[in-house]
Amino acid sequence: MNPRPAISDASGDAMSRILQAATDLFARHGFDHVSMNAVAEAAAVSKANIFHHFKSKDELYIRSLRQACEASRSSLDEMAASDGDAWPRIQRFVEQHLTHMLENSRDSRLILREVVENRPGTAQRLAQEVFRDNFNGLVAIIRDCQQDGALRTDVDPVFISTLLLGANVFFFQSQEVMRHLDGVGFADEPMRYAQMFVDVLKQGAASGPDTTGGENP
Amino acid sequence: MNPRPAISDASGDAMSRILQAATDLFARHGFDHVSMNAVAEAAAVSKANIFHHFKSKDELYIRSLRQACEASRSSLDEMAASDGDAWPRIQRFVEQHLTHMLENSRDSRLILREVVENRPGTAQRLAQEVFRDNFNGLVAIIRDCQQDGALRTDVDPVFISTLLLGANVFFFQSQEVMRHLDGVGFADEPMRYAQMFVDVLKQGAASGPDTTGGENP
DNA sequence: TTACAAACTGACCGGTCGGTCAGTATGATG
DNA sequence: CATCATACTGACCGACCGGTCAGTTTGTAA
Repeated sequence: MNPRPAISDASGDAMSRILQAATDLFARHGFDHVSMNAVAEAAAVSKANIFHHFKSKDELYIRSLRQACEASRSSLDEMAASDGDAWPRIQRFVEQHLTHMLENSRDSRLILREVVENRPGTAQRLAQEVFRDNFNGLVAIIRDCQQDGALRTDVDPVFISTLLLGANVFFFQSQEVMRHLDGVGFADEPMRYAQMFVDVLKQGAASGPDTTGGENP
Repeated sequence: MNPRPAISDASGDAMSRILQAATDLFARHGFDHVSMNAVAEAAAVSKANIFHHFKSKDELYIRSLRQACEASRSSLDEMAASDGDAWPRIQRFVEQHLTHMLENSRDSRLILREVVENRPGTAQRLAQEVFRDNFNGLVAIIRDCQQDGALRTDVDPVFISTLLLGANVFFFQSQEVMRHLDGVGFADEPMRYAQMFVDVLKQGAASGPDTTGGENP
């Protein structure tokens, strides 16, 4: 009655379970370390049924990736649409972007893996589209801030964007490693990391204009 | 006569050929995408012969990785041993480190892959040791520069090191992607990237102390 | 010459992989 | 009722994987 497994519903139910399980496994272990048997077991369907809904393992992977990309992109649009003073705006972007990566680490890992590895194919095109949108949105923000007069005009906004994205991506993918390094107290404090980054990006790391550097005791 | 394949030589010849081929293939395609058949073919030996010299695929991989680590570490020691004024010294380190990664991209890729993926095992320990040495050496340099008075003392030298390493690593692993992004003119100019990075790290990206920012016409 | 160890090989093994297929269950349509 | 498309399954296939093994070649030493 209620759970009427009509054409769309029944297919949707099993399909979404498969897609969900596949996305989880792919993100955690990577394409090669996930067998169709494992997906079948996780989704509680037969392996043959997966091939009924997806014509190949690659298609299943691409569908998982596309799902992750769409989620990531929509979440990104919110970040871009913001205003206010330049530096708080940048700070907000850095924090939101890093938070988004960490909270959606499953999707982020899936996309990043595909962006970095440069084997050709549909998968990489998808991932790079998201990355490019991400990047272009950030460049636009930085340009905005430059025109506001808050940023030096003699630095390449594209470089600033790269640096910013790189700092966040590096934190994301090296978090586990940093925990095993000496003195990296911020490994589990992403917001402190973001704050330090924006501080250095804004002020620079050189001591004050006078060589003794006593501008702020 | 001359090429006398005595015990050590003959074994060394085939062994080094195997190791060389394996390192190349592992770095290019990753552990899972390299079959022992492929290594055997590339090294022009039989697959069984590989197992005569290396007891398993894992051992072969670890030997490849260890070789890459030793080469990387010795090259790193040269960078650390330098002196002079603080900022030129930092600049030199950034340039040398980035250059080293790009020139030894095979080894760097091998190590980085192992550092980022966090599956346990001997391989990861090896890679993380190199990474840690790399990191600690850099932190020492930054601390030095701080005591020289060239760097603000209210920024965490560990964070600066992370940022610096992250910027280089990100450039290295995203170079191919950056080529397909709009306006990234420095994708093929690592030295310009390094110079811009040190400039921003030193001066900051905020416009000068006065809001109009006309300190240098 | 014999003896022996190490280098080396082709054929083979058990296991897992992605993918197929014949056939069954089910529910809507006539 | 019969018909038909779709969801679904267990059994199976060929390919390839890491690894083994019996046996051959090769250089060295007694």
